[in-house]
Amino acid sequence: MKEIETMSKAEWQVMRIIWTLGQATSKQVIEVLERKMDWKAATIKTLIIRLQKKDFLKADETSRPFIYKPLISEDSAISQSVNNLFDNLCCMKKGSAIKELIENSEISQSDISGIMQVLQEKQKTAPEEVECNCLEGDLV
Amino acid sequence: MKEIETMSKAEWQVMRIIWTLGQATSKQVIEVLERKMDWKAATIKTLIIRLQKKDFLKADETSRPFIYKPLISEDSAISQSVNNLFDNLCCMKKGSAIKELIENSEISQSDISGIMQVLQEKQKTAPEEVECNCLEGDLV
DNA sequence: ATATTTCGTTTACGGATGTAAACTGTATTT
DNA sequence: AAATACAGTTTACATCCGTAAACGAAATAT
Repeated sequence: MKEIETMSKAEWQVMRIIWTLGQATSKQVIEVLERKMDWKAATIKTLIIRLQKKDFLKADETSRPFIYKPLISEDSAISQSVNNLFDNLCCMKKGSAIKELIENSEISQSDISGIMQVLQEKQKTAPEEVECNCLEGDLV
Repeated sequence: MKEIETMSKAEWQVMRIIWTLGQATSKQVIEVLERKMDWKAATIKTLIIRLQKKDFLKADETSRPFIYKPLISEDSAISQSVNNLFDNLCCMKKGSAIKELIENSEISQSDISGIMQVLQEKQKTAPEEVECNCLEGDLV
């Protein structure tokens, strides 16, 4: 029954700063997001506190101001998050959803190559058709 | 300021039934989801009502029981939803997120071909590197 | 040492979400 | 027609989320 703790849209913004910087003080996060998102400092503070409660962030309190560090890697967070979304989708539709994403995302040459590799692997064993499971059990 | 109305995880399940069947009575939706998700009938009724309020569903009330029909196509819903999630991600990470999705999803031969096409197109103009925008304005 | 600034914590509040019981109006059975 | 079953609507409630002000403790400046 216990669901995995998830990151809200606003919390994502905070984590992105901290992942990108490796670690950060609240001041640093606030400076970026006040400008980028037009949020009030108080809002950003709330988000930092919630992220700590959710165990996505930890404050190093040995000196002041505290230094906030991620407890989860950006890659795992992304992984959890996209897989979680894809769980919502009809199996039959995942392929076109991926296509859509590729069309709408700017991706680098090396990412393209990497993806093509995976696709070539997949191709060896991929089924002709994927069955819809919308009316059946999800977790089978 | 006004955000687009979004579908919650639970609401997705309801929509999937109705998309798959084309249209459905509440009884049909309830039968599937009671089994599939182990939800109470009352819960599913609530979701149907909320989906109507959000204009994702419309009841044809000319006869009883009502027949519920989607007001949004599955494809647009998916499109909105995946793009919305990807907006959260660092630009640099989108490529590997897509790779991850492909690895974890069962996709058909024809989807694979379709995706490869898009990739080949992309390859022609894709940059060597994508810049991280996590510390910059999002909507530039 | 005191005043001021900075930064972390508490409290707030309306709307969304998961979850569901209770209520009510309509249809079907007896 | 009355009783029962079914389906649609209202109400409920705890938690999460976006958004932020207020408060209190620590550090810095005077």
